[in-house]
Amino acid sequence: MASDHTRSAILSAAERLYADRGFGDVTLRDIVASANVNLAAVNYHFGSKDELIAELFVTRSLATNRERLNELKAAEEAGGGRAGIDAIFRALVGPTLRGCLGPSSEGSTAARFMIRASIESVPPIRRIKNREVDHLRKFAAAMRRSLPGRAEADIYWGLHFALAMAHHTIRERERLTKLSEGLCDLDDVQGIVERVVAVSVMALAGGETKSKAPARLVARDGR
Amino acid sequence: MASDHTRSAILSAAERLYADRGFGDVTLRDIVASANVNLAAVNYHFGSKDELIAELFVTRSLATNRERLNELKAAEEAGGGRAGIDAIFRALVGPTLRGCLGPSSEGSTAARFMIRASIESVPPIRRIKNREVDHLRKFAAAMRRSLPGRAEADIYWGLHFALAMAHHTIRERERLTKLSEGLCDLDDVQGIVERVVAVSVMALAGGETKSKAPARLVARDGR
DNA sequence: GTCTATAGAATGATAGAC
DNA sequence: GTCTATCATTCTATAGAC
Repeated sequence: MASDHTRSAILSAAERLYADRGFGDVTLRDIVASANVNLAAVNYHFGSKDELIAELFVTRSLATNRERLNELKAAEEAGGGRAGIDAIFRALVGPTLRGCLGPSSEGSTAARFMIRASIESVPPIRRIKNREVDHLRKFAAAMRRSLPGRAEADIYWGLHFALAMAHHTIRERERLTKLSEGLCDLDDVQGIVERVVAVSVMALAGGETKSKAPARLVARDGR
Repeated sequence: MASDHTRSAILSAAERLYADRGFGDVTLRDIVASANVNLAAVNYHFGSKDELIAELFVTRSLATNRERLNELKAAEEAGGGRAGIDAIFRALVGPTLRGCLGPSSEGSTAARFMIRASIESVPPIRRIKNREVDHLRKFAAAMRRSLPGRAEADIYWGLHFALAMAHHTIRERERLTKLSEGLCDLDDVQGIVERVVAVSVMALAGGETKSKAPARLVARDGR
């Protein structure tokens, strides 16, 4: 049907334009011109500009979440139902980091679109992210199985900090490169994944008494 | 002077409206109506909507940066020119976290404005944040003085991860509360500061070689 | 210098013909 | 399903009053 063609032409033109120029600089008129369709077609097929953006983001987001859960499932099966905490963190941050920092990040519009979504965070995307809690709960459950002794709150803080490092690295990639004058290699994706995983594991496995008031840690050397 | 009155009326109305309803939902017309001034006064005093937002953000941002540097300076003087790495991280993330998560975060419009700025990240604010590198360099320098043996890149990654945890906690406060069903106490600001500092210190102390036994660290509770 | 009134350009959305 | 024409709203710019 011609409708499907128009619909997907809009989607692919929009994703490419948003990836190239960001959400703020692309109008519906830019998109329909690039897709060679009529202006009103956007509202006919998607209802509004925001719903078009939402559909783009949901599509890519579901793919990442699927990849995460596949890795998690594989890790749990390899460990007989209980994955190592490092493997859980790797399944959590690996797909996102590889998708947004990998060599594909220059070539694939999908990857560049997700980077934009991470950096600019427009309202329709924020709304979707807020409904992502159910997905994260599956990782919290796996973490509890992996570390049965850990306080519940520590599990959530560990999950939260792991996501913090991954997303902040994507968001502030440019700034970190500039700040470190190239010393931090943002192209070494595997190295970054392992760095984030290592810190996440240490954060969770390192401190014993963090469930109530976290211990105050002091470096013994260098004072 | 009447000019100062108009100017500051715009500033304070804008900050309050942005804090309450976010950047996306507030128009210049909302602002001038609330400030009881003419629409053109905004462009006369600030040049554009974006420059108004930028001025609001710069004002609050400078205050936080001053506080950070004061704490850093105090810590370095207390240590005879070389601050403990924990004190450096505390000076880095403490002011921001206290400002955005503290009890003032409900009452102070300034705090709620900064939370919005953290979450929504509109173009004028992104531009300013990208020029924040010089400020961060001072912390990187203090970290080098504190840990002279550390590899340069590890210093920057440690700085980066500390900011990641602090900012992500502010950005995703609501989601973490929902995810943990209240188990993570986002009102315990001091506890959060110490948690972020503890993880940051561990990340830097053990992050260089992931397999090596980490932590030449000792827990010391109480203050 | 300071501010007001008003016009201009661009955008997202929609009604109705085909 | 598609398209033309049009609307309401938004930010911006400027001429001129005080």
